[in-house]
Parts: sequence; structure tokens; C-alpha cells
Amino acid sequence: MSILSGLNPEQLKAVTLPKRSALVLAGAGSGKTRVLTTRIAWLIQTRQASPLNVLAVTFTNKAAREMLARISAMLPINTHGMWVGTFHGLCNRLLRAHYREAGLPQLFQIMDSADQLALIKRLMKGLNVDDEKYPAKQLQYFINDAKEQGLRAAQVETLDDFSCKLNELYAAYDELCQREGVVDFAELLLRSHELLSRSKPLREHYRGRFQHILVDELQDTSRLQYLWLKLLAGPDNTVFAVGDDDQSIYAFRGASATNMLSFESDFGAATVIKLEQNYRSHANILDVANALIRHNKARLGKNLWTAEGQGELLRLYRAVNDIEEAGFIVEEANALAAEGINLSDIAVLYRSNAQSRLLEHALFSAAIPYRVYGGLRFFERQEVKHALAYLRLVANPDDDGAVLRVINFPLRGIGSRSLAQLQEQALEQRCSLWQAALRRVENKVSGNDPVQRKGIEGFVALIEAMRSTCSGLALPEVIEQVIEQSGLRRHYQGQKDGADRLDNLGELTNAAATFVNENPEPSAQNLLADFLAHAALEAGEHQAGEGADALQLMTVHSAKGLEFHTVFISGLEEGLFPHEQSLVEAGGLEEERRLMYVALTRARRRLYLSFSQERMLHGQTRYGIASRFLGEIPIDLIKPVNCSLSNETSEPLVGELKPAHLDTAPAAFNIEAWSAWRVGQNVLHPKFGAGVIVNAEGRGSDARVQVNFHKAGVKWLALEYAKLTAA
DNA sequence: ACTACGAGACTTTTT
DNA sequence: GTCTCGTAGT
Repeated sequence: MSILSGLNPEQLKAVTLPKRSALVLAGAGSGKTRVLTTRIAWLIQTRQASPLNVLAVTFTNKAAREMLARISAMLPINTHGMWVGTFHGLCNRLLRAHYREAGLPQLFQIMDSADQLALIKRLMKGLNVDDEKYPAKQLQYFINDAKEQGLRAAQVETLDDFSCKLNELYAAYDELCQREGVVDFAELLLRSHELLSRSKPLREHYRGRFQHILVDELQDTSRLQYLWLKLLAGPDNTVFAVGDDDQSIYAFRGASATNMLSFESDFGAATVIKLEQNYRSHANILDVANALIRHNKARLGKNLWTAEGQGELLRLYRAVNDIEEAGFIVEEANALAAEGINLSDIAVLYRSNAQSRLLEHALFSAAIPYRVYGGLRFFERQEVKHALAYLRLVANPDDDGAVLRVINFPLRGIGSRSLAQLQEQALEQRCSLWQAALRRVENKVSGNDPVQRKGIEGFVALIEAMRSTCSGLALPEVIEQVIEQSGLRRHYQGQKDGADRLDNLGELTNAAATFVNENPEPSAQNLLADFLAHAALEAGEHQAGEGADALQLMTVHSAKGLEFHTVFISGLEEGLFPHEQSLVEAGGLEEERRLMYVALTRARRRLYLSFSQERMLHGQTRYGIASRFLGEIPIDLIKPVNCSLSNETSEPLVGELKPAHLDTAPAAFNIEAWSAWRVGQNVLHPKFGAGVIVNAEGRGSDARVQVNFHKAGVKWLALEYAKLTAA
């Protein structure tokens, strides 16, 4: 049976496109992964390429694994030599192979975001930077943003004193990373981009090899990733990219959907193929999604359709408060389960994680099994991070971040004082903390308290003992040794909530054993570094109760790429979804709408939309207004469960938000208004001038609105007194 | 050196 | 409401 059978004409055309760069605009549920993997299989099967000539980039490890699995299912080939992975994973591979040319130590370590933030805080403390004026988070954002643009500190344009200072710190940060032999996520990409652009032989070697480059989720690529692709492709190789501009929901972390717009000209793509047939949902669901996304201006334009039936209407529920909303969802989920729908085929989606608590509570009380996605991942747990820090020290003791994490954990009497002394010494002698500690122990210098010296001496002796015991041991044994010798096991045995943590440490050993099995080749020394890289790059989907039949709880972001029989979209209120923060950002509202589009297109058969008039948020009760997105949905595709579609009855809203380009939309539906003022509305104030309403709460004489004034900033105003006029 | 308590934050997230 | 972080107290 041919690998091409069962493809629709557009899919077939995309899969069998001649050797030329191409862009495939693939809507939700249109079989984009299938097209991508079949294309690879087809290239290999028809001998246009060997597996070695193919490079495929995805966004998540999960997607990469799935792609490899599908290729192996189609072709009897060894996928081991193929380069299929995330941008970060592939760059890591490249840098490990050419660490010297890249100017990195052989065992360079990868920091995750938390490690990076800790390093930044440490850097700022060392330089005596006022963290009130320059928050560490902001510097982290600045650095990552610059790197995602492909810019080193020397290339960043600074317009004011503030960004000038940040940029100075960026330079100092890079220097510190280099000294410690650590690399952040964006650095992996930037470094390998620099490597390839600097070294002509390397560039030519890889260009000669990767004649077919395939890219998944192009709409989520950053500027730097795009440049990386361009550099690797050169003038002769083909790039086959798949993406959906309507599902671009990661602009906030540097993704730019404009890469989709410039792709055709930059890569000389002759063809753009649209995949618009959806194999997932019934027509009503797609019609709603199409109607909603039409309200966005910045689009390439595409309309999903299905050969399946019309299906049922979407159900809208108006709750009195958030507790009642959760109650409704629980009831309906129970009823669906009674009808024989698997709980794991039902998802409750929400905009922000904070909303899960109440739902969890309701589900727990009703004894419905559920699983929450997101949250702490396996390799991010503190006990695992501690063990990994010891491992990092076995690989490279100059890693200051690792030293600081475990120098006094488990407690060994090294307090802030002795630590400060050590840091000062390291700064003076321009060496790592480890070097400073070694010198201190060797020379027995400085007349500090003997107890403190003993602490540091103890630590140095411990790490040295570990390094010598571990040399020659297999990786899982190394981890066992580290957990034992460090005293982590003893420490957690003595804690009352330590059992779970001990389990996780055991799981870490298992993970290492699995890793060794899957990567049989390299030498023992590199295996440790490879495992640490694996731990940093793959935060780990490791979660308990994987296979159990449980209701799925997650944010809309984490639902991307998934599908369910039934989907609940909860908390459809102004300020929550669309989120209030998004309203003040350029393009924010359109991104929120794409997010809503993603949420809608997750459902195969049934879709519930719910909102609540009252909600506890940040410990305060807020009075919400139905999301504007509900007003962008055709009225005849919705069946209200308990509220009226009040087009006929309600008074026209004062200053109702309705952008001019919406005139063509089908009869939009009005929710009864709670306030004459709506979030997102432009207003004028006699004293503060022009602004936009970003939040509203209370009713009648208690009604207040929060307004972001262009000049005067954000203010809360009581509607009874403030003389606001619509603008 | 360690622990406890209070202030402030708090969208989304993969790598 | 709940978590993290920093400082003051033991």
C-alpha cells in the first residue's frame, strides 16, 4: 500500500512537490503533521534523498518524537541518523560536535529559565545594581529578546539611558556565562548561527548535507530561528515549511508570524498550498471558528470546511459566579461520561492557570478523576534540580550556579557570611567559586571562623570524592552515588513530605537508565553532559497517572495541537479572555482572538462556552462582562443553556465595541450589559485626557472602571463621580 | 546559621 | 487566594 494513499488532492500536491522551497498554509486539523512526515517518507522512498539529507525542525520534543514515530511506521529505515528535533535540540547537537570552533568548553551546560534568572540576580548583586530600578526579570526579558532578534550587546541599538544600562548588563551577562561555561536557551541558537556564518567549511559541509529542510509551525519561529534556517538553507537547498498564521499564539515570547509573510520571497518559494479541509470537527464548530477569526485584520486568509455533518449547536452557559460555573461543567461532564464518552476525551480549557483551582476543587468533590496539565515539570522539581546540580559539578565544578544551589544543601553550615566571603574572593581573583574554595582549602588562609572553614572544606572534599568515585561508573550508578554521597537521600528521608521527593530521585535514576539505552554510542564522559542537556532541553512530560481515564484540564496554550470529543471553554469574560493585559499591547487583541480560535478548533463534536457574572480573582470579587468574542459568533450557531440571546430585548449598549471592519459579520449576539462602559472602550476624562478602559467592576453606584490613560497612566475611577465621555 | 512571618505579585510557555 | 522572596527575629 502506497504511503500516498488516502491523501486529498491538496495534501498530495504538497507531499509530492518538486524540489523547490514551498509554504503550506495548513489550517487546524487539516493533517499538517501527516503531510510533513509523508513528504519526508516520499523523498526517501523515491530516492530523491537519503535519510542523511533530511533535517526536520519542530517546536516541541513531543512533536519531534511523533514525527520520527510516524516516519518509522511508513518506512523500514533507521531513523537514528536523521536530524529531527527542536531548534534547540539541533543547535545543541551542532555545538557539541563543534564546541571548540564555537568557543565553548566541551562540557558546556544548558541553563533553563530559572537558572538563567538566578544567574542574572547573582550578576546584578555582584555589580551592585539597584534591583528596584532594574528588575532582574526585565533584564532577562531584554537579553532573551535581543538574542531572539539575533543581536549581541554590541549590536543592540540603545535609545535611552535605561536600555543603555540594560545593554551594559547584557554584555556582562554574556561574559559571566562564558566564564562559567553555561549557555541559555537563546544562546544555543545564536551561538550556532554565529558558528555557521563564521566558518565557511562548516557551513558548506552542512549545506551539502541537509538538502531538504522541513519546518513545522513556521508561525511560531522567532527572527533568529528564521535567520538560522536561511543560513543553513543557503541558495540551493529547499525549505518545506508548514504553518498556520491563525494559530500564532506565541508572539509574546518572540515568535513573529511575519516570518510567514516574508517566507515566499526570502526562500524563493514558488508555491503556497492551502490545506483547508478539516478532518476533526463538525461544521458548526468550524463555522464559529471561521466567523471569529474573520475579525482579525492581519491574516493570510483561509477558511476551514469539512465533509462531515453540520453537528450540534454550541452551548452557551451564563453562570452566576465562578463556583456555579465549575458546578455546571462538572454536571455536564458527568452526564457525558454516563453517555459513554471517555473522560480523557473531554477537556476544560481556561485562559490562565489560576482558574484551574476552582475546577479542581469541584471535580475533586464530585469524585471525577482529572488531570491538570502544565505546572511543575519533572526536571524542574527542586529535589531533581539539586541532584542535577551535583551532577553538573561532577561534569564541571566551575559552574557557579550549581555550586550556589547545593553548597549548603543539605545544610552543612555554610551561611550567607562565608558564602559572601567566598564570592568576594572569587570576584577579586577573577575565578570561579570552586577555584576560590580550592585555594581557600589549600592555603588555609584568612583568619575566619574555623567552623566556617570546615563547612567549605567539607564541601570541597565531598565534590572531589564524588568526582573520583564517579569516574568509570555507568550513568545510572553515577546518579545513585550522587544522591547517596551528597546526603540528599538522608535529608529527604528525614522530612515528612520527603517520600514523593525520594520517589522522584529514584525516577531520575530510571530516566538515566532509559537515556543510556536510547543513546548507546558515546563515551562515558560525554554521556553525562548529554544527559544533562537532555534534562534541560526536555523538561519532561513525566507525570503520574499518564494512562488513566481522567478529565483533561489545561490552558488554551497547552491545548494547541490536541483534540477532544468535547471541549469546555470557561471564563469567557472581558479582562480574562481576552486578558486585560493584552488590551494594552500592540496586536494583543488579535493574538487573544487567535487563542480563542485555537480553543474552538480543539473540539470534534461538542463545544461548551461559559462565562460568569461574578468571579474571585486575586482574592477579590470582580463583576464581569461577557467576552467580546461571544459577540463575534453567529447567533444561529449557538444554543443558550440558560440565558437569552438578547438581540431583540436589550437596549443598545452605550459605546458598544464594534470595529468598523466587522460590518460584514453575521448577526452578532449581545449579552445583557452590566455596565454602559465596556472594557476596551476608548474614553475621555476632563483632567486625565484620553484613555482606554482596561477593567470594570461593581454595579450601580459601586461601579468602577480602570482606565489606562495615555498620559496619566492607569487609574481606577468611580463611575458615579468621574466625568467620563466616550471617545 | 536558620526559621518565621509579612509584603507584594499575579497571562500565556517551550526550549 | 496562594506562592515567592526578603528581612527580622531566635
